Amino acid sequence: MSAVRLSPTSYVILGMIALRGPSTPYDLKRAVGHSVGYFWNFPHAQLYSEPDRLADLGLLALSVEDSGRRRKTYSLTDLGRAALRAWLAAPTDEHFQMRDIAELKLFFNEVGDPDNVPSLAAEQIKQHEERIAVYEGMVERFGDDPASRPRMITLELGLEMEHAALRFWTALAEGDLDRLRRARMGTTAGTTSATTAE
Amino acid sequence: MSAVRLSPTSYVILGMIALRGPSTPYDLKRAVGHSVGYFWNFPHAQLYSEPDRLADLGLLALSVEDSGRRRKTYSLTDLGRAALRAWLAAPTDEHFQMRDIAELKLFFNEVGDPDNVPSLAAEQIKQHEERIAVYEGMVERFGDDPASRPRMITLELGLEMEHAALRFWTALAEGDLDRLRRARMGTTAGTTSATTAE
DNA sequence: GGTCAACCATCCGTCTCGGACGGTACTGTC
DNA sequence: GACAGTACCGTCCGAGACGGATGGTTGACC
Repeated sequence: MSAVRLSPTSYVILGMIALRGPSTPYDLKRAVGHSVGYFWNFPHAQLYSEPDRLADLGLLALSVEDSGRRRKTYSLTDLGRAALRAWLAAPTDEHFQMRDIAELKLFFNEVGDPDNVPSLAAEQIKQHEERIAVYEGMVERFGDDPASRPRMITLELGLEMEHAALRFWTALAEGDLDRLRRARMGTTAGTTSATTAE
Repeated sequence: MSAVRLSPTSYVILGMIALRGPSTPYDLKRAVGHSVGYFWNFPHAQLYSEPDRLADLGLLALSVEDSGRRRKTYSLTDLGRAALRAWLAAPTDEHFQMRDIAELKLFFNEVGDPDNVPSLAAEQIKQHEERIAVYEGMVERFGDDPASRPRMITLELGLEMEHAALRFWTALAEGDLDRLRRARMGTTAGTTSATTAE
């Protein structure tokens, strides 16, 4: 039974149920939407099929409502919790994956009109500012709540990434990419070289 | 025929052929591997099927070798170039997508052993340092070549992102996440608040 | 001319994707 | 308490992505 390979999406489901307690697919959908969905997106349809698979594997327990809508509620079994904890403890030698259409367009724009770049940059600046506002909003609303404190940590990573992207597109729009490079030298030189030197 | 929706992967192929000239799937595979593959990954098998589809649409022209291996070489048609340029000029309101297993594990580690975090951080620091080295290597080798200069621009975005992630995981390992926040205030405060204020 | 490693191409079963569609419950109106 | 309207919720499905396994081709070296 543990020979079955679970996908990251499986663990998102296990993890979400572990954090929230027993949940319906729709509960998960909403919870994912404003948390983990920001760094692991997947179609909501999977939240309706995947839990059944996990239930078949004994990682989740299923209870169905008697009433009309016959909602399915899934809860974590001991086996499920163990599987989740094993995954959390396992090494992760993977680098994150990016899928960035804007970057793609920038890369290929040699072939296109140079005028495309400023508008591309403007759009991206807007995107990243909006996202930063969303993240900052979360920090403001939940930052003080001790219960959700641990979940705020990944927000910091998100914010770092957003600011990095924002800096890039802003510098590009202002035609001053060299500034970026100089700034990086100043900021992380110590950290990087110290650890790289090993 | 232009009613057909092309995927980003289709445009990667069109774009690569536009930059390199006529190419075989294997050419593309290698070219993608050390460039665009870093921010748009996809299985190599698609480089053998997708060009045929694009050829059917009239966006690529196909010529087959007579010799034994019967290599297929694809080149861009006028229609293909027009499609590519149209895509490059079209607005992009999309935000990049991330898929970060490490971040996932960090998010759910409330459920796991706190000891997982330091090793997770150590692994990620290694990943990002390696990737930075790869990128810096590219800059050193091709940075001076005027022909590849335009393609170096996206490297700067990659480096910004890598350093952002590296800063985060380093701060996490050192238990000093607050430093990040303070540093962000100092660096981008002007840019962000000015534009967010609207 | 034989062997080997590197190079190159294809196939295929499984899973993902995301959008369209359709059913269910609640709310307000008369 | 019938009805319409509006969220809320779940499922389906075709197209495409995925990635690993497999097998053929080529040139180099013995």
